[in-house]
Amino acid sequence: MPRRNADTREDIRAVAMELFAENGFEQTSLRQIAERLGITKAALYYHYPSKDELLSELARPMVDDLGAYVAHARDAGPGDAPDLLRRYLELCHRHRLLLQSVLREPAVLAKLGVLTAVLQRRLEVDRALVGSDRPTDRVRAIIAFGGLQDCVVLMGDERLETYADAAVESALRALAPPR
Amino acid sequence: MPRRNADTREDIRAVAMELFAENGFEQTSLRQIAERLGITKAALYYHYPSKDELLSELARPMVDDLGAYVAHARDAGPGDAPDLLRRYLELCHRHRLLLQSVLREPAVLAKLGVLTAVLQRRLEVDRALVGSDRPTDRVRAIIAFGGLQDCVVLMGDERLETYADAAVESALRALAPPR
DNA sequence: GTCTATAGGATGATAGAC
DNA sequence: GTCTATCATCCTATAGAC
Repeated sequence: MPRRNADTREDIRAVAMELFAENGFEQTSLRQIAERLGITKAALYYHYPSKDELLSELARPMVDDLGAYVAHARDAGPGDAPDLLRRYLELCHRHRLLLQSVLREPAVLAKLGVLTAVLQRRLEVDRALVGSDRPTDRVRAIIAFGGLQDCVVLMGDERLETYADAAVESALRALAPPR
Repeated sequence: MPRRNADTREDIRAVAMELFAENGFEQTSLRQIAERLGITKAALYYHYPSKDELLSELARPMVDDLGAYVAHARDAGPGDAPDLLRRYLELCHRHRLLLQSVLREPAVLAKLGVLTAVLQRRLEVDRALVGSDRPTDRVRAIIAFGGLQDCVVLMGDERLETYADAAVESALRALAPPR
């Protein structure tokens, strides 16, 4: 298998992401990554000091993006719900490859040390949007945000524009308190 | 760690489920299961011929339950949406331990050979409820069903009755076509 | 930067005694 | 039904030559 371009580190990230998406993180060995790249495991270790470090580098863009989103959402408040939902959908879509693969494995989340942090932030956003953390309020936020995330995962390679409006509107109805 | 009761096969399933929920399937070794049970790996193999077979046995109740649900949903149709959503929530809650752990790992779904089958059935149910598989229609079904599933996973050990009504109502609003 | 070679350990699974 | 002992295989990671 020929190399893709001159930047080996970038090639490694691309191939690793492919394989993680196909087989999951734990199920993918450095041997597989090296083979698909046409180099050896030892060469991988020249570029990345460990498998975990490679994982962190792959996940960092999404983690950072999510951090910025939460900061924004905290300030925005419930009035901006339509905008916040759309931004969340777009964020998920930007990072859909990661979302479809690695970020579903609990072991991976624990390894990244982001599990509790992410859940905590998610709860903050939920509370900001529905105004309380009583179970009957929380579920509305869970269905709205979780549902949008599920859309991205299940719609696969469908272009975002074909479903974005419908998804945001549906999530918005889910979020609204019962009359 | 002392044995729980006289039925070793049942003990094995219980402990395996615990550990899979804590660490994921691939990340849990037979050595860990045996240790927590207070027996050896070899004893495990007396009761289960392989790790995969153990997994299948753990997952079968949910797979069967889901099969029955889909058969029912196919006959019911869109008019029964509130009932179908509630049944789905209850189904997810019955199998929440499985849902929180094993069934999120793509490698596991592939191993069970249920990945395509489940997605296929899910699509059937979606179509039955929203009447088409156009992206703008599908997302409504995804948010409703996916959202309910997310509720069960994220609400953890919260009692179902505390949030079931609110969740079903929210999902129902998400499912409704935009006016 | 990439290689060969290998250390050191865990894993799933099996053989055979009791 | 459970044990000890072991196999073959795979893994992450490192050492050192080129």
